[in-house]
Amino acid sequence: VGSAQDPVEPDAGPWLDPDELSCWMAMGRMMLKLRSAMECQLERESQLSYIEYHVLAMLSEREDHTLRMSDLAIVTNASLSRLSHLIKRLEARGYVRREPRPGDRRSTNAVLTDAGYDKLVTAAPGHARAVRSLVFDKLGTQERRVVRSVSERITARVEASDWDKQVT
Amino acid sequence: VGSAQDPVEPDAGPWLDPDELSCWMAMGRMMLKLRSAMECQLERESQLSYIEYHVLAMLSEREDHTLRMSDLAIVTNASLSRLSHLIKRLEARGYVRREPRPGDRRSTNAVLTDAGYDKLVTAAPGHARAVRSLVFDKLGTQERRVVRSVSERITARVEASDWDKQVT
DNA sequence: CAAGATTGATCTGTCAATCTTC
DNA sequence: GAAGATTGACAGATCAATCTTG
Repeated sequence: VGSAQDPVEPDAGPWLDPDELSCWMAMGRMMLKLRSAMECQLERESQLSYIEYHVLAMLSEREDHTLRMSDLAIVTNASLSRLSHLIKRLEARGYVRREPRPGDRRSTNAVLTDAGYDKLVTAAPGHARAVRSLVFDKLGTQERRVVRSVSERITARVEASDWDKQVT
Repeated sequence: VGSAQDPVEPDAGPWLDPDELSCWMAMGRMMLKLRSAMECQLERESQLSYIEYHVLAMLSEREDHTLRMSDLAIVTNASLSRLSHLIKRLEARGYVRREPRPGDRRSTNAVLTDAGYDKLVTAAPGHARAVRSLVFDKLGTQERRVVRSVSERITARVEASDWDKQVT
C-alpha cells in the first residue's frame, strides 16, 4: 500500500507513518470483511443483497410504505439508474410495485407490497443478530462513542472534499 | 434498518438499541463514502481501480516483484477467478505479465513489469495524500489506537464466525 | 481425487442517451 | 431547459464448469 520500507520513494508525497499505515490497513480489512459478511448473511438467509434489503427497509419506515424513486435513491446511496434496474427485479419478485406519483406526473412511487413487507420482517432479525454479534458484542460504550464520532468526522470530511466528484 | 420505532417486531430478535443503531449507521455511511472516495481518487488521478492499485502494490512489495496467482488472490482479497480476469486486463495494458512458475507446473506467477512499477510510483503519492487528508488529518493518537484495535477485533470476529461461508 | 488456474455464461452496475413532464 | 425516470450497451464480478498437474 505504501509502507515505509516500500520500494516507492518515501519523499514523493506526504507519506503515511508506520502507525497510520497499520491503522489504515486494519480499517481496510475490517471494512472489506464486514461488508462481505453482511452481504453473505443476508444472501444466504434471505436471498437478498445488501442494497435490496435496504430498499425494503427504507420503504417500510414510511407509514404508507411508499417513497419516490429519487428519494429512495438518496436514502439507499444508489444512482437513479441503478435503482431503476434494481426495482425492476424486485418488482418481478413481487416485493415492490411502481405507481405514478399523484401531483407530479414525472415522478414514480415505489411501494412495498405485502409480500415485500413479509420478506423484510423475516429477514430483519437475522440481520440485526449478525450486526450485534459481529460488531457490538465485544465493544465497550466508550469505544462505541469513539467509533461513531470518528465515523461521522470521516464521512463529513469525505463529503466536504470533492474527492468523489472532481479534480483535486 | 431496524430502529426501535421500526414496523418490524422488536422482540423477533436481539434488537439494536438506539445507540448501537446510530453507531452502526454512522459506520455504514463512513465505509461506503470512504471507499467510493478512494475509488474515485485513484480512477481519476491514475486510471486504476482500487483493486488494480492493490495488485500492483502487493507485487511491488516483493523483492522480485512476483507473486503466485493464488497468493496474490489472498492478499488482495479477490477470488482466483476475479483475479484471473483482472490480470488479463492488466497484462493487456502492459503493467503485469504472467509466466509459468518454476517448480510447480500448475502454478502461474504474476510479475510486475517496469511500466507497471512506474505506474504505481506515479499513483502512490496521490493515494497516500488522500488517505491522510480524509482519514488521519483530524484523528488524535488516542482515537487512532481505538480505531485500530476495534477494527482488528471486528475483523477477527468476522473471520471466526463462518458468516462469510456457511450456515449460521 | 485435490490444487492451481482459466474460461464462458450470467448477473449487476455504470454511463450515455432518451423520453416525458415541469 | 431542468427534473424525474427509464433504457440499452458496455464493463466488471460471480458462479459453475473445465483443464492440467500433483
